[in-house]
Amino acid sequence: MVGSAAMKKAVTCENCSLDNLCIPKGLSQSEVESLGEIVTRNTIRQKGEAIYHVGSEFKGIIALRSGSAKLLGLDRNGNEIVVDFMLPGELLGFDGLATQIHTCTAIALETVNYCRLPTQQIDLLVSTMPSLSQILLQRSGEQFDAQIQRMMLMRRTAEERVACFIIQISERLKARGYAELEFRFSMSREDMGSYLCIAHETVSRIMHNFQAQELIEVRARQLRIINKKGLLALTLE
Amino acid sequence: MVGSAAMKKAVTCENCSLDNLCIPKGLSQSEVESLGEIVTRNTIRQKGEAIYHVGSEFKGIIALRSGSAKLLGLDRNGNEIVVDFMLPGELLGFDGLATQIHTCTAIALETVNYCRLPTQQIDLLVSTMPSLSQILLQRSGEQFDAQIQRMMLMRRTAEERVACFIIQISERLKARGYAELEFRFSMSREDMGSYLCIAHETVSRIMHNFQAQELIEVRARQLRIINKKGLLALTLE
DNA sequence: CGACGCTTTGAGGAGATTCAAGACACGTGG
DNA sequence: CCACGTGTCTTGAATCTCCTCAAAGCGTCG
Repeated sequence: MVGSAAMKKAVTCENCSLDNLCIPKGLSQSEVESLGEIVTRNTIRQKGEAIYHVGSEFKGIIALRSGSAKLLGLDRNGNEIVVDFMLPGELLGFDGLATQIHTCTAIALETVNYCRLPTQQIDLLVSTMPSLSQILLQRSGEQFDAQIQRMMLMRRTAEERVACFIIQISERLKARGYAELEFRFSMSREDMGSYLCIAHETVSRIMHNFQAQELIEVRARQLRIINKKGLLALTLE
Repeated sequence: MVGSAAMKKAVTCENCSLDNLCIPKGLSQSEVESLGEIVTRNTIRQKGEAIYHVGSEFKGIIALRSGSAKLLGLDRNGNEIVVDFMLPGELLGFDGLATQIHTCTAIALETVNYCRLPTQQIDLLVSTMPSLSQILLQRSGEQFDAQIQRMMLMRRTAEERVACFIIQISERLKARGYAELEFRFSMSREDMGSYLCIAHETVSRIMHNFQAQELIEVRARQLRIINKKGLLALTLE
């Protein structure tokens, strides 16, 4: 969604720029070191490629280092639904936690670079590093809260949902040190619509209106928030 | 939602009828024993009373022994939204996991009886009992999956949502050994509507139609599924 | 440069909401 | 035990939001 973390040789958890956002946050120096030895680092996927598939074996929690992805769920009729968008610095893979089989598919929205904390190692590590399990549990809880926030959106009108969505993406990027008012909007209208439970035509119309009202500016895949207050006003009933 | 687990003196995790559904599932004999010594047991709340409030300190994961509850989230305008219904044998409290502060309020829909695994003890136990953290993580993952299923519902028509909802409750009760075709439906139309993102009038109309089509029968708060296949047919596009 | 996919825009219609009013159930107090 | 009041549930009618279908514009990539 937003660019390109610096890629250095032999990046480990100890010198990773995401260390304060990723799993290591809250671990001691020595714990981060042992984490660094275990993590599978710098895997690359191109736009459109899958990071993991629904039905595949869960191999561990993944930390996105750069690039963004969409998480697709499958309903009982076989329709794919966008369940979440993942931004750089965020963790994904929680859909495999319960049964060890992924219930979702993760697709790169642009070139992504990620690390993985392998499952088997999690079990081993947890006994020697109790704080890790605490952190994982905490992160898992964040997922729960995020899903609830998402449910709240469903009570609102299409316009409010789109406004909330833009703000949310902006906030999430800001929390991770990226520009909050101008960023790449990698997903299609279709993806947005699926995520927000809105027809893609409606998304298009609303984005058009927002531009006409000079709340945002869209060029190519770049989005700029011109009037954040105005957008926020739309999210408050 | 469904009645009254037997209440015996000195019920511990070892002889609890829910032991195969609750946290102990997957723990060894001795582990269940030490769990039993730590758990706060048999707390009672009457209908309408809170099990915990939004903003209050997270004190641990709760296992519902009997009775049912609703989980309320608060949107930014202060409106309460039903985020989930909890049935006997299910775990709740995950909304406090991330920040140690509850983001939801849990309200008893009828007299409930529950146990709690205190937080401080979780941290201690996890180091001596690695499988516990695995179980908690797994349960936490289930919550995630459930929320995704919920999102899927939002793509569907109001009628399909109500049909899915009834089936889901039925399945969840069945999984815990209760009757699947006849059970107590403790929540109000308002609650159902809030959960399904539908006006309560619409819920009422749809329930009426389902009765007219002889798919279900509703008397007082008791619900009976007459034609499960018919209901299921509605859930498949 | 042409083809394909994504986006935009319009018109018409269906589903759900809102508002309003009446029916019913439940608990309280006389 | 019944009358009463409150809150929940039902039912109707009008309205509106959003969807569906259709077609044209734009971008992107081989």
